[in-house]
Amino acid sequence: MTQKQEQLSKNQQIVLSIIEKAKGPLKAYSILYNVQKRGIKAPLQVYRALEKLIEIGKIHKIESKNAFIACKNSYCEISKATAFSICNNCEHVKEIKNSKLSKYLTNFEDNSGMKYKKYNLEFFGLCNKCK
Amino acid sequence: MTQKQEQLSKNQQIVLSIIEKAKGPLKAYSILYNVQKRGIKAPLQVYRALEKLIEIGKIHKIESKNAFIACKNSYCEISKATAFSICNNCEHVKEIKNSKLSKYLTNFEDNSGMKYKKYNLEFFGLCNKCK
DNA sequence: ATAACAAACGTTATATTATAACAAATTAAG
DNA sequence: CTTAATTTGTTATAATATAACGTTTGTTAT
Repeated sequence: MTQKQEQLSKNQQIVLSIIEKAKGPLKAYSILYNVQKRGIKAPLQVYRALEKLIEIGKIHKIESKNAFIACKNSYCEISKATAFSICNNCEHVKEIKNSKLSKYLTNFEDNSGMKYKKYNLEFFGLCNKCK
Repeated sequence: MTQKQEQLSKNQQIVLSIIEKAKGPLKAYSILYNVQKRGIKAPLQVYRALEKLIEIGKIHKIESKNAFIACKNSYCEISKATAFSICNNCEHVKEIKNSKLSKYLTNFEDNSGMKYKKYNLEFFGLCNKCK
């Protein structure tokens, strides 16, 4: 049994490297423009790579911005518990790592006693620079 | 001084009534098709009404679905603290009202001591029917 | 009542984000 | 090797959202 090491394909590597280098979240078409010199020509090639990278937890989608950011948690293999802080002024986005918060939300039960497999939380405010 | 009662404009009323009647979140263009008989012809008319309705807290946007849902909290005038449960199977969406949760998140401070003015939380799982 | 201002409207065009469909190439596993 | 699964490349198009413009309506202060 060969170990299932997550080998990324060529396009997946290209897209991931762009996202990892970026200072903030990137939009799909901005990624596309950045990788055209490396042979990726069509939106779909980017979106397919993004889909896979999300699936394996290498990146997250910031839903309120339709943008994609690298996951810095090396241990975060599957992104089922995500929290971000977003600055309303400069648009800076940071992933929040707070074990109390993630425990609280992972264990959260709603009024009907239901628990959830996955959540995404986006906080908005002014970052330290902007306030 | 006349009291500032939130008077909705015609288009805002039309759009809101469609969203309130719906069983689940509606997409902008689905709203558009639904209101064309009432004289709204262009996407922008819908989007402008949506923007205003969100601003005054009558509806919320489900970011992961690009869809809009009425706020059932009659007291919820400004939507700065929202939480939803979303079924991965039937796509049923419900707003979560849980005062402990909202207190916890409203008062949440990140590792740098920063607090936030607004948040949006989306939980995913299987609803009672689907599991 | 009316001037001044703000908000909402209508319209056309266009920008942005994302997926469908299909065939070829590559990779992984038995 | 060969079969299955994944990834790729490509064209076209669907779905979501905003820009820009001028007009109309509603509100507030005189």
